[in-house]
Amino acid sequence: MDYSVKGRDIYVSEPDLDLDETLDCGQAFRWKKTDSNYDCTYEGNFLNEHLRVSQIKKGEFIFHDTSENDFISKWINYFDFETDYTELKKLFSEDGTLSKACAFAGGIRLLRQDSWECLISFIISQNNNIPRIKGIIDRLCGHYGGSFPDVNQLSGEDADSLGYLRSGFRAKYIADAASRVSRGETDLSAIAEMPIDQARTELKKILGVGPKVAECVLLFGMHRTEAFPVDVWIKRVLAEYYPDGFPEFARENAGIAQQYLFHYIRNLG
DNA sequence: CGCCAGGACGCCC
DNA sequence: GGGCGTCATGGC
Repeated sequence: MDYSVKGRDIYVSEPDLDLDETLDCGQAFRWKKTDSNYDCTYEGNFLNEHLRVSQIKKGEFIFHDTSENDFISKWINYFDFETDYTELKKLFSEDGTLSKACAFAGGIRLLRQDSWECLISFIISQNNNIPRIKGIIDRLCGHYGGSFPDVNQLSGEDADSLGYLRSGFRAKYIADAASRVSRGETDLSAIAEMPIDQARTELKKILGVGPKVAECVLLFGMHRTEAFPVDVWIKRVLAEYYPDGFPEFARENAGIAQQYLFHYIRNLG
């Protein structure tokens, strides 16, 4: 990644980033594609920080109205710019299927998201489709002036008071997660540092958090790249291409490999 | 209309 | 411990 400051904007060059592939691939639900004079433009937030970012052409971007200080302290981290995805994809290309998946959507990066937002978002995601997940999260943020509610804002809610979300049976799960985190019974920053099996066990104590959601929180919200969420799509990949198991060489970055595979299988026919 | 969705729970055996 | 019905809601 290379960048330069031009006026109020940061111009970024990064061959291993595509905004559509990264911001609209089902790892984050709050980025909105807006009208643009460029290839595409997205607006979104990380914690309380707002960003408008455009893709000028392949591998070239503008981070609008962004100070160099904010770019360094926030967005380099969020977009995982310090990780070399060219190297990762080189590693993955040992495997035929992964090689095709990386060639199909090589601009996916694993965003370093907030663990709390990920926990609630992926609780909402269960047995749900992406457009409706986005709708529920929109209503949740809309209820709090457009920003994602923090733990204290949700800790007093129950399934009834969350009815405006129209999230169905998931409302009681959201309430339980908020209650546990606010009471300190679930300590997300501690879980992020635990051995992964212990972290899984802790997350699954939350009502409505099973293997898949726990894995998503670990991968997307805690950047545990060895976490490997298995949903209906990845089940198809495993059954069709990896009947004898996922290749060992990719184990410590299995979650990133999973992102390429997820996008690949979903857009195949 | 019916099928499905980035699943988990509760109950049964 | 594995199998199966159920759970809200709405996209397609």
